[in-house]
Amino acid sequence: MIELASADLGAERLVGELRQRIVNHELPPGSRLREQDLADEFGVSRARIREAFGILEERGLIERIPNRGAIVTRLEVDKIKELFEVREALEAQMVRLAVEKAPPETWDDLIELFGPSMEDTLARNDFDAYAQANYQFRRQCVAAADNEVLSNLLDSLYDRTQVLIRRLILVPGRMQEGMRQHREILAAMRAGKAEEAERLKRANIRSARDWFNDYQKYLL
Amino acid sequence: MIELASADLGAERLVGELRQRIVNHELPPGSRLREQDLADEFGVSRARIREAFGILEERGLIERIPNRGAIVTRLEVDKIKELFEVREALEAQMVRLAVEKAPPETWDDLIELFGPSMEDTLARNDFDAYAQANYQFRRQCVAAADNEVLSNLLDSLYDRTQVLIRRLILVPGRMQEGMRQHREILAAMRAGKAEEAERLKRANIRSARDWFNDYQKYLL
DNA sequence: GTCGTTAAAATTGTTGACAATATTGGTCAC
DNA sequence: GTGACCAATATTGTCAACAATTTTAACGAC
Repeated sequence: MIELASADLGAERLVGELRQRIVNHELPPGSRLREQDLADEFGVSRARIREAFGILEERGLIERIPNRGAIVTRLEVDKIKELFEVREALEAQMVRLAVEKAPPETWDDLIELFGPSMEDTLARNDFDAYAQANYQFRRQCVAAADNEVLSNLLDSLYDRTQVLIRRLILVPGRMQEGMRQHREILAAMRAGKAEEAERLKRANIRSARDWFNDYQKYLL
Repeated sequence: MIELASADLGAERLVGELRQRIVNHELPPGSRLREQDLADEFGVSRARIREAFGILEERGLIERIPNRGAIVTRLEVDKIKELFEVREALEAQMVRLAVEKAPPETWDDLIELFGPSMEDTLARNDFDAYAQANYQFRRQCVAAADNEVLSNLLDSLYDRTQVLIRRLILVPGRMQEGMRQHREILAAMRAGKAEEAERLKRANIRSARDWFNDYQKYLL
């Protein structure tokens, strides 16, 4: 087994590393996770792997069957639908709180980011730049919403759908629509219209869900 | 140390038992949790207690400081505010989905439960019966919403605020207002008005938050 | 008495070994 | 060949012992 170069893997770092591998599909859904293998690789005992498993299961990233081990959670279509329904509520609330709690000028740099210069990005099919902009939007909203509980829940949801969202960007036209929607949301946010921004964000997630439904067979 | 009578405490059962004690304030916030004590009491090894701790921490019920042990999470006012903000979004979504997914007659028995007969309950200050009705409302909505992810998140939030909600019922007038609000919500639900029901549920949680703010010093 | 120092005790962190269970592979009857 | 049975192997479940760290207690200087 290969030992990791990184020095001290604290208990938390261990969960983080496994989380990242699962989220990136470096460990694809359905992968079997053997305790001893991971223990050897990370140079720790199985007990610590076990504790990490408990946390990962609680987050919904893996599933454990007694006496049969742990596997990376398989995303069923029904579960994805559920995740979208919850995201819809939480991201909308995130936007609402962000508008209510932060001054209007907070959003100027995001408006710039999603402004005319973004057209080039889209024309070049620069998925990375667009994903980055989306991430920036999210990050700034969460910060403004100033709610740790909400932030943690969103992170957890994001972990479980990140790969899907990334693939969804590939669908022709999705990126353009997403950008339009974010421009509208940001305009409402800049104007201090919390309710409208919330409604638009909700519509944005629903739209993503609909696109996912339409292109389901290509995305899973 | 007293050994528990209950026979086989599976790994999951262990988390459940600790969860219940924390939620009921049998283990009040700030309580120190010693691994060996719990291991002795439950008749298991510390390793299993440790794994349970990992899960409980992930749920936000306890906090662990490296080399210093675990304590039951103290609810700060700020954190309570955050929990209300998230509950607002999730319970509203719960109601919306419930209305969208279940037929209108689903709510008839709840309407009966919150109907005229409830007046006696209130007059008698029968907190237990009212809390039970609230629980029933929640349970039926979650079932109708048919979303496991949402259900789990709500359970988690509920665990962290259950004691506060129970105390809030004690505040004179709160029970009456809560009942009125639930009647309105149920009327909207029966009429299939998902959006209105969602809005009313949101107002209901906000109202609870406001009452909490007003009577904060008596409730904490 | 108070503060700082130091040793003892208590508590958490980590590990390797053993037990229980499930999986794998082979053998045999048909 | 196919299926049932059984041993061998691999994997998870559990534990008790040891190491590291923190807390407690005792002691002495001022």
